[in-house]
Amino acid sequence: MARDTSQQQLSPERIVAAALAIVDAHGWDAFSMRKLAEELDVWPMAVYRYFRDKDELVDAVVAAAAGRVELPDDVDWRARLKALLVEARTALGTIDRDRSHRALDTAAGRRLTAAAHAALAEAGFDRRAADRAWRALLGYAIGYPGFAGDRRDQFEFGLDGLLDGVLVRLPSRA
Amino acid sequence: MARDTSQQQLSPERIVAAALAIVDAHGWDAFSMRKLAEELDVWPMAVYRYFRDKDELVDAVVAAAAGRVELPDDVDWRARLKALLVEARTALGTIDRDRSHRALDTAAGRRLTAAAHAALAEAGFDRRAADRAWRALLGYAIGYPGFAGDRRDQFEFGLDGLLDGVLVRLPSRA
DNA sequence: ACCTGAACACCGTTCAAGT
DNA sequence: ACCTGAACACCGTTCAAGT
Repeated sequence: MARDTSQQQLSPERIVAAALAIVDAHGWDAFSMRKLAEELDVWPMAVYRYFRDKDELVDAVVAAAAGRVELPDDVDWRARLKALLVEARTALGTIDRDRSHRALDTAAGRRLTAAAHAALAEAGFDRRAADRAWRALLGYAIGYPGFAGDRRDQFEFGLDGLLDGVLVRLPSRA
Repeated sequence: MARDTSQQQLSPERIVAAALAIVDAHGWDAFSMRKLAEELDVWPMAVYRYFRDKDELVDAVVAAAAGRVELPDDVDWRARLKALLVEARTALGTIDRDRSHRALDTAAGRRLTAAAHAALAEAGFDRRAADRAWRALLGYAIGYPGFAGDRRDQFEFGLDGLLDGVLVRLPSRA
């Protein structure tokens, strides 16, 4: 007789996927270790075999979310950079400040950073200059909180301004 | 016989002051209704006479924090605007996204906004243009999360860039 | 009017036990 | 090795009761 597939063994992948499903559907506020365990049809402590604590699991969930962003392929480097930032915002915009702090050091963060640095290198910026620009841009992209009464294009208005202002004041090799 | 002054009646002011003291000393993570009650030497539910729920109280605490920022008096409007943004960051930088959303509609938010609009009006921008610029600038100032490995001037590097980029692309009346 | 006290429905996490 | 189950020390908040 076949094993009940819904009762298959736990794994990091299955746990992260279930967590991501909860966050996508109901937001971070609805996410708890107990709710996650319920969704996996398992007792709360089972998850702790695979992740030391909630913090470690959330990092993995954030990394998975960041891993879903499709790297843009615009030919124009500025358009590519901007598209990357807009995607980063939708993928990472809901994570809290303490986790943003570590965002660049994850595999997913390095993937976004590499794509950004490639665009900036194409524009003629050296590594150090690109790093400064990227931090400012990503910080705005994932940090802009949104205010009551914001126009639809308010976020992009600031993003375009920051792109202009940050890129202009960098030492270019072009 | 004199009343024990430490047992004086509760009031919104006393509650908010105690809450602010906890947040200043130990951060938002350490703040809870139960911890606050303990600090006030009162039972947890006593605070609910003055604030409907934790959310309403936290709004009041944030407003009090914002109320503490001293409005800068630099003669140069750009320096005044930048100083205001740096102060706003230190005062409001730790509040979460959901509360940032409402920040502009508080008395404290309107005070900061009025000072910013005054600086921008002096620079020759009309109300609508000043509003767009201020939202972008404040959003960056309170939203920039900080990343591991940021240089000391990283935040200000982005802020200067945003000031340049946002102000340059606005329709000026000057 | 203002505060108490118990209670409810949640948390994250420990620990010892089961299989 | 992997999951259970109870337990601990927390939460925010309700409700009825005390003074």
